[in-house]
Amino acid sequence: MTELLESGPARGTAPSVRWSTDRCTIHQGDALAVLASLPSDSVDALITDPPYSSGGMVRGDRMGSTTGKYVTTGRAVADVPFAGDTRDQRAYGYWCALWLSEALRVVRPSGLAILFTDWRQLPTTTDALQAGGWVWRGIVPWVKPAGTYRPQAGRFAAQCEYVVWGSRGELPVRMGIDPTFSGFFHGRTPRDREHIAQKPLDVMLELIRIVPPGGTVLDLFMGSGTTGVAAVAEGRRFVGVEVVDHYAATAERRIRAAMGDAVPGPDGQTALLLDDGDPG
Amino acid sequence: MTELLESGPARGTAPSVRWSTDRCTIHQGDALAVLASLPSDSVDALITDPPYSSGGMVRGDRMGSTTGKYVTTGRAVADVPFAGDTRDQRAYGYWCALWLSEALRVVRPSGLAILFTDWRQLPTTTDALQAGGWVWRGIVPWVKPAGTYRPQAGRFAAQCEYVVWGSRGELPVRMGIDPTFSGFFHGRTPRDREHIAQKPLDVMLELIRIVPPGGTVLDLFMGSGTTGVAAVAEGRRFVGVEVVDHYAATAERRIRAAMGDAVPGPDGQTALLLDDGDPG
DNA sequence: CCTTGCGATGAATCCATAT
DNA sequence: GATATGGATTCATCGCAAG
Repeated sequence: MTELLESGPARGTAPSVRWSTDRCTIHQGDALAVLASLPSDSVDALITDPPYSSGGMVRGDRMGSTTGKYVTTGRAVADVPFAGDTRDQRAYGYWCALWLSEALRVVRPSGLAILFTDWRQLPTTTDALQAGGWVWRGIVPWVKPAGTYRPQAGRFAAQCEYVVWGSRGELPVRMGIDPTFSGFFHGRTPRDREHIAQKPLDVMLELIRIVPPGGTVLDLFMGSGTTGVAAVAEGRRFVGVEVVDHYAATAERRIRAAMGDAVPGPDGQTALLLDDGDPG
Repeated sequence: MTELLESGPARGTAPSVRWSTDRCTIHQGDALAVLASLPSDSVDALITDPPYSSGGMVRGDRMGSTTGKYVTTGRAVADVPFAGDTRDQRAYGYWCALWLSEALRVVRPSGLAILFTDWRQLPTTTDALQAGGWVWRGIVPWVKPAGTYRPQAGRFAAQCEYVVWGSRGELPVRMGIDPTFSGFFHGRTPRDREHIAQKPLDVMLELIRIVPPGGTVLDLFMGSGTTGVAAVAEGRRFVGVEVVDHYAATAERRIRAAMGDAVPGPDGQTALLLDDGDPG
């Protein structure tokens, strides 16, 4: 499992490492491949927002562009009858179970898995979590304010997304949950977002505080890197994975900025700084 | 399917009918048996709160009377246990699919199914809904105020229950949802409740308004009958089913009161009025 | 009438012990 | 060792009594 670590570049760095400091490591690559290179019991919590549909509910959707695919997800998914999408739903669940199973090894005993999902994928996500060996412990809704979701006339709007959480085995210790936690998350989807699924920083900050200070957070699907921004802002270590070069660069820039060592100036200058990792 | 109707008492009443007016019919009996006696396409929406069969990781935790299972402190909320709460997860899903499948026939095309569930049974409920032939269309959380659930130190509390909804086939028409609907329900569990799972009237009223005025609502697990109270209060017709005699009587009394024809006086007098139905 | 204090409550969950 | 059982635990809030 740790073979890649030993065969990597100098300093024991896996070949997927794009940027690394003592507080933050960013990998660019496939989640499953990078997971295989991570040592066991090295992380306190997996906090991640996997692609909800992993490419749409039907084969045709998967062939479209990413932009179009996700922009239309809300309505398109809701109109697909169950019978027709069984195969793809099963494939999504299988894929989730794969990386969840491997993440179970990387997270320490009693560590946490915290996953974002939408209503349509919620049952598949809880199944996959348990198939991956985790103990499913609950659901926390995330309520989006009006204007940040697509209302449907005369229907219940899909105004909520959901946080599914579980633990690696028993959970004898207290998590760092604020006693005044309201029971569900409120957060406005960022207006100037750099990723279609970018999460509100407020919500991520609340989640990050569950991990003990100085602990390590893993995000397998960074996107624009909000999880990492919240982690370093709250004094937690962060390990992030992103397969798309553009988003890996975006996440690195935003996390560097959060750590206070971003290079001021236009994007071009910042980009230079980002090129110390191998996108392969 | 409609054999029972024809073989019943005079006026074409099924033998399970306990009380009937033009606005409300209450059946006492098993949900599946009563469903078989109901005509096809006769109802606009199934709105019901089935026994959750939750409350334990192992099978034994679910067995035994519901009185002991759910009431662990102080006086019992209700000394009468309710039925159907002792299934393991597979059996629960199978059983739900059975009555959901039969209810699909009774509800008219484009009619709705609206089901309460808790976090643990949510995935099983959405599976059963679809297995029963319904198109699953969404989840609406019901957020309970602090003090009405059991918090756990340092953890996310199970502060929400969930409403799962779907339709019989396509849903071309608008449902009667208030455009200002907030996307999730807020409601305090009643303090002086007559059933351990009694729902807030406010929440039921919001749900009932989805059905067109004058339409018919079906509840297969009435309990204390809040669904019926809300239905008649909002000018909808109601068909209710409850297997436990005590709760059937409670529901009838509360719905009669909501219809404004309750007999004033002590419980003994009211009870006399209720005996015009055959508990068998 | 307002404040303080005390006891009761919750569709529960955990863990040590027994089988 | 796995499963079943029983008792302890959880805390913000509410109702009600007392001050």
